[in-house]
Amino acid sequence: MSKQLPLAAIDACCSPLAREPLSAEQAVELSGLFKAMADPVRLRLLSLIASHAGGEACVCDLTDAFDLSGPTISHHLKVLRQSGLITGERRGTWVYYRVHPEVLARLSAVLVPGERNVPA
Amino acid sequence: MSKQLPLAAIDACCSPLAREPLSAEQAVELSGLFKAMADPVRLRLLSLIASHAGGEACVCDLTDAFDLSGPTISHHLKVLRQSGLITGERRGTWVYYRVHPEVLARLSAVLVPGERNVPA
DNA sequence: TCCTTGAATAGACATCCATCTAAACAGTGA
DNA sequence: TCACTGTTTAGATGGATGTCTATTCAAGGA
Repeated sequence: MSKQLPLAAIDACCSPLAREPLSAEQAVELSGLFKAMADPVRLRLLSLIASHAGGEACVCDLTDAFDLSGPTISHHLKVLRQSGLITGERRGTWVYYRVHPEVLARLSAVLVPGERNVPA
Repeated sequence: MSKQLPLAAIDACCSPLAREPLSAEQAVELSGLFKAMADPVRLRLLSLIASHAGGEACVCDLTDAFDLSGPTISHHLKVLRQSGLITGERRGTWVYYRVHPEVLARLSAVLVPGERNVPA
């Protein structure tokens, strides 16, 4: 169930938004990633994992940062996982998550305003 | 109704996601921007506007690119406008939209993977 | 003034989504 | 094997969201 789709999607994608119009397909793929980040809890989870010492964090670390039930956190982690932004690995009792920096980097590159056709 | 809230939000925001954990407030503000981009139609609109000659596009240019009703396009433009990603200006019969490159730039900067505490 | 065209608003409707509780699964240790 | 802790899955529910049609507003021309 470790789907890496988004990496492929990201590989095809994209010159910066502002360089040339996105195709419908590119837009669908990119919107999936943005959708995964379009929630405050998921953004904080992503940030907590990415900034955690060692580049990984276990679910137990994450749950304490929120006033939410365990299953809700688990749900959000699943969304992030399925979008390809993070991966999880079980080691003994605990599950550790880490981010895919390439995906963040590509996303960042897509957003860079970049040079467009400026008026003369 | 020309709300520039998100620019202020963005000003306060943020060191890269991966540098330090987002606060709850920062996460809410950022998620608002990502939510605005979490739709294929809005992403394409944004891209069409940003990449259009002169840095601006009128609604009439945009509508033709989609199999959607005018009101639906108008709705999506409103979402983008309220999020602070674009502004619209009426000139005569037509309304022209352009992006706020600063917002894109800040967003891009937030996503850059950046250096985190790497294991020794 | 009236008509036409471009664009936004209002309201309805179906779908999606964040959250919860209850239950199941995974691993550790007695 | 049993009990305990950590994590995920299943199912339900209320609220948010994308789309539409009908209507209204804005600007220009006959």
